[in-house]
Amino acid sequence: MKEVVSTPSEKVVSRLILYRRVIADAAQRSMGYLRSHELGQMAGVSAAQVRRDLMCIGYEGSPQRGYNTTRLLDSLAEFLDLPKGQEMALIGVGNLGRALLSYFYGRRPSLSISVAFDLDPQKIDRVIFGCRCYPASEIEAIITERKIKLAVLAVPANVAQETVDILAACGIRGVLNFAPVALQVPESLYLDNLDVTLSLEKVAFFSRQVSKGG
Amino acid sequence: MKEVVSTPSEKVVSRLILYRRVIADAAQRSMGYLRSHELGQMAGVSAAQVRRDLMCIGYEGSPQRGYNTTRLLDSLAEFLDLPKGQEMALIGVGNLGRALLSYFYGRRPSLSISVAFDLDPQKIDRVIFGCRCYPASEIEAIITERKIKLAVLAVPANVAQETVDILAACGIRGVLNFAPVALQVPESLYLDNLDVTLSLEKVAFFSRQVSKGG
DNA sequence: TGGTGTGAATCGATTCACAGCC
DNA sequence: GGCTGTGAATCGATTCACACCA
Repeated sequence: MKEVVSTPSEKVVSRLILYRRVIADAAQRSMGYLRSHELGQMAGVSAAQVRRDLMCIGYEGSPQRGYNTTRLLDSLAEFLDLPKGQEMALIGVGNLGRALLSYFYGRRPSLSISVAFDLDPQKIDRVIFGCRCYPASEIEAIITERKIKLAVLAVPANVAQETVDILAACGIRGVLNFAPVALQVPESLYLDNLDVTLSLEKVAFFSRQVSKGG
Repeated sequence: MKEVVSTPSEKVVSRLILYRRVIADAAQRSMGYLRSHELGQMAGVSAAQVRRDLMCIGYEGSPQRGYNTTRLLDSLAEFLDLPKGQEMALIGVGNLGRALLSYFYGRRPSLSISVAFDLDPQKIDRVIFGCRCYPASEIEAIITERKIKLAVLAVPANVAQETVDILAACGIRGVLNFAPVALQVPESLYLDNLDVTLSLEKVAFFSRQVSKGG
């Protein structure tokens, strides 16, 4: 076991999360050990990439047998997760917001949406997929009081910037944004964008290229 | 105007799509010209990056004034879009599928979901957000007949692989996948993944790092 | 022999820096 | 002077190739 030095890149972390998933899958099918090339196959990356990535978390496999699935899962969890799990806030309970609530309802208590906010008075105080909905005016009070550090932003594009400003002001450290806009955020806030329209346009573009390339 | 040589990378295309959006925004506020550094500011990238990216589409700005917004928009559309627009199929009309339908309902006719499929008999033949829902058993017949080339995959993870196999078999060229699994697809199919859980875990991870780095 | 860990090499993406232009 | 377009340099990510181990 080596010492871990610096924070790995976003790409490495994304792949580590992916490895964890496919390893958990394999472990459930009672595969005790996995080779780098098997893991790579399942995750869609090269074997060398897998080995290089796993260096980052300081877990060493054994030559010949590969990686012990359960112990590697432990190492990944230790590296990726906070021991206690984390609460998240959902901002915007439209169609997308509801889909997200339903998606997270029940599963993965380590990362759960525990409070939602919306402007629509019809939604206030309702419990949707196990999550209570509060008025947007209480974002600051509730997030500050419950010390929530993560937020999912599912509001219309035209209010996304002002909303993320509020979130930054009340101590949110990470935001997953679904609004199709380039948000400006302070250094102290990690932002990731899931831009459905952009991805679709990208798919449309490249789907025309693959046919040419052969 | 230079000749465009080879297909740019995914990153470049993603940014071009993003530029188009912010330029369209600026054009509506009647800004006739944009400098590379203004465009970069709005899109969250460097000015050099903007200039380098725009080289790919062979549009030349004028020194001193920058880029003409309406003409640049035309060039971007010519490069990114198919002249006629493209139909898409949605596979899986659960909460997420419905959210996607509502999101695309009405807007952007150039890229529209024109047909949906689901297993649930309750949904069959209903029209949801302007889109008719057909039984999954008719995927092949309808997609082949209507010559649809793009699909959005919003089915549960455990049936995603078999579904994408069907799509590949009936001539789909591009798939946007929301299921949290690493799908295996043939070379002839361009796949992009929008993995909400993965992104959230990434945000959770890096939101803890920003605080350390300062 | 067939695996891992890893330095070195390669490949790609970004930035620098400056020529050319208005 | 301040802009664009772009070769050169830098930076980062991936792959290669091989030492080392069971």
